[in-house]
Amino acid sequence: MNGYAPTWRLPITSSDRVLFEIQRAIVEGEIPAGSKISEPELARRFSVSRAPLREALARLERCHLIERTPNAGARVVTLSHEGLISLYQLREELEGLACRLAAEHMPHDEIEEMQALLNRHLETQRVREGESYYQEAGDLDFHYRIILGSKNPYLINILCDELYFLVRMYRVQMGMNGPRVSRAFDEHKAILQAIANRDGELADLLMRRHIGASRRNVEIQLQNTRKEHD
Amino acid sequence: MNGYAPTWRLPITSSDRVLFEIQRAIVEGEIPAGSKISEPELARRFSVSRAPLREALARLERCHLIERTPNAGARVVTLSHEGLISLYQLREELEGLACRLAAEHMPHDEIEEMQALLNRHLETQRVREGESYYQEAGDLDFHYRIILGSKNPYLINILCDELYFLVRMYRVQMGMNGPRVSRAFDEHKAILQAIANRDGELADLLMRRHIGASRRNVEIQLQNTRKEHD
DNA sequence: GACGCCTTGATTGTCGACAATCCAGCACCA
DNA sequence: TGGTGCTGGATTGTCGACAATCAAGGCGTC
Repeated sequence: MNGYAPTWRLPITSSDRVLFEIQRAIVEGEIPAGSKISEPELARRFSVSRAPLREALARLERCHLIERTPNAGARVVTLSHEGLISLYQLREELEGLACRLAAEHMPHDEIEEMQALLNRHLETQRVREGESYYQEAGDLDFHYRIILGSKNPYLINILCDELYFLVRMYRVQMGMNGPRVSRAFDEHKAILQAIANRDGELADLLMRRHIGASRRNVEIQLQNTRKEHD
Repeated sequence: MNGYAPTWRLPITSSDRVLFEIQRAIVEGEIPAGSKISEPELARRFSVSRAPLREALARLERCHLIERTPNAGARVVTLSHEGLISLYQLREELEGLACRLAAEHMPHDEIEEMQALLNRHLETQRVREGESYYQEAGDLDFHYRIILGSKNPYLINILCDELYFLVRMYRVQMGMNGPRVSRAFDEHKAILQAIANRDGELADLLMRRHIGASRRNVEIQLQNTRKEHD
């Protein structure tokens, strides 16, 4: 299970299974960024034929985890500073929109469920301070639910199915946990409150700030590492 | 040829060829919206095996022209009012961002080329008044170039590769030419001028207005047809 | 010694056939 | 008569093998 696919189709085929495995392997760096993908090798590794494997590769390309060129094969994407910034730019815009739409369309019970969820996150976060994995899971879950609350199928597809694996990959492999752990919860709470008040404009603004803060945080982090390398 | 793929990979395989043909057929309604896709039938029709056909289907799903469910096959998407509105919401946001980025990153020569292009469009539009196909082509071309000018690869991919076939499908099959033909050129000119002045904020605003006007135009058009049906 | 061509090996793209699954229609039963 | 389970046909998912294409290394030539 990838753990975050919002609404996954059933039943699950071999191609799905292989897709999940490779997604996880790439996101966690088990298959290194930039490395070449060998179809026969992966087919053997997962004990399937090349047909379902290629189906899985097609979907990996869709979520930007690999890049394919005809007759030349596939490579795992190489992470770059520019790529990360481009990703953040998109997320600011799209998740801002998601907030505005969620304020309009998200049903009451989903909002209440999120508030309960946020309280639970706050507790567990106080207990196990710094356990970044759970913190990351909670953060992604929060963003996921808002996106789903927008009820815009194209927006949901782009963010949850196509972009978020890349987001996770950058987080894991570039070690993004930073000093924003505690502030994020307050920001989440404010965003959710705006949605509960059906104030789409404010929710939009707060989400853009929330992601924008992450982006600027990342930018200075990248500048520092760049200076270290000089 | 789809005619608008921004940067198409070479060489072209059978799967690419089939993809182009089916894309065109679906966009132009030759394969009706909502109809079921038969893999053996299409394979015969295009004289290829099912392997490249399925590859093409996977990519058709990626640009939202078909929907697949495991073990049940694929259907051409059904157009709906809600879907069209969702699409416009996304475009407002994404193309607004594209404008802001284009104002920052688009090189001078590309801007000059667009200005020349716009003048040419204005002339041909005056000559052959109402030839909606060329007008549509010109409009799409304008939007394409701005998107490419943003230099954000994810944004480019989403808009040019995944969303614009749907936009074209809605335009063709719902007959969107409306009374906005002449105003669109002035709006295009203003947007381009803002980009040339490196005023990203203004370009963003103008583009949102430009697409928002289309959306509202479509909304009242849809309300009218809905009333007629009552 | 450097450049270009050809051969060779491996990889990808495509094919036809088989296995697993689903859907429509019918018989059967309460 | 309405609902339920089964069966046959068709469709999809998967497989192994072949053909087309590309990349690397050796050879010959300038």
